[in-house]
Amino acid sequence: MAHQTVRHAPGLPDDSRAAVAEPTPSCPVEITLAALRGRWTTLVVRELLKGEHTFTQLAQALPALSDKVLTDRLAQLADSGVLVRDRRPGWPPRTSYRLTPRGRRLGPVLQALWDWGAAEGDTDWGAAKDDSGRGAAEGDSG
Amino acid sequence: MAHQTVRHAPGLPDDSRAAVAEPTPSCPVEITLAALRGRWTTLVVRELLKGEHTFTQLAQALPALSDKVLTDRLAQLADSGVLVRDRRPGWPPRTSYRLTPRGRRLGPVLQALWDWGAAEGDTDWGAAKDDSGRGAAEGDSG
DNA sequence: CAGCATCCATTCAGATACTG
DNA sequence: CAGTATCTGAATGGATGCTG
Repeated sequence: MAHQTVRHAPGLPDDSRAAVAEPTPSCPVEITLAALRGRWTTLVVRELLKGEHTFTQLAQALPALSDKVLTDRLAQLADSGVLVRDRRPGWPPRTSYRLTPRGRRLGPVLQALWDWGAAEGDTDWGAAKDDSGRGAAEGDSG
Repeated sequence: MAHQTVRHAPGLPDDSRAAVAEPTPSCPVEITLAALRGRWTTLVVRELLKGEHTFTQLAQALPALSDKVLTDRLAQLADSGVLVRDRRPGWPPRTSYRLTPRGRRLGPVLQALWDWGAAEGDTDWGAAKDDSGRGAAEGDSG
């Protein structure tokens, strides 16, 4: 009864959630993509990575972002545990938003996204039908 | 201070594209998110990280994925330089899909997404604040 | 100031039918 | 087998107006 580890490709997690046959909210990748989903979301996170912001400060940093969508994004990010609202009593109302520890850990995630998108040595794919001479599944250290 | 660089938060890239005020396709983060956008996309990439697949093999690995959406995703990923089609002459037609080197580099990106979504020590946000009411469990909605 | 409610245009996913 | 074409419903983004 060798409950031997399932053989999986290098770089793929050895976790049952890595074997899902359809998109499911419990998959960690889906969780992260759900947190970052939608237009403007990463830009809002970027602003908050710089520090605490009020609603108005965010709106000013992203002038083309409508109130409604900003509200949506802040609610979504709060639900995802990325940021917390800090509402102050008095008038005029002031609400500050800042990242949670979990939210700050999006830094490396955004960095990974940035790095892949910024890799230009890769953009030869249009002419690079040949460069993939080796199989995709080979013991290639990716 | 002759040519002081713009002050930016730690972990934020020192690149003009990091300062965009609205979502733009030239932003590296947007490029990556565009490649991964849409339902099923990451699962298709995951399958291909295991090795070359035909259209049918992909369809079998992801039974709930319709032909049309699979076609869409494959075209999208090909446009993004993530995979290449290898069409063989003869009958019946056989088309293989495999990742490009660029596509294989999505491995670390997916890993970063996985890691963030899988981090459970982070779930202190529910108790972090008088956040009132919303004790969002991980990814139950979405 | 910081939002919520409502409406509308666009995009997207999925189903179905057809083709080289 | 491996797609393409077309259609519908759902989700999304954005504009506008109102409120505590």
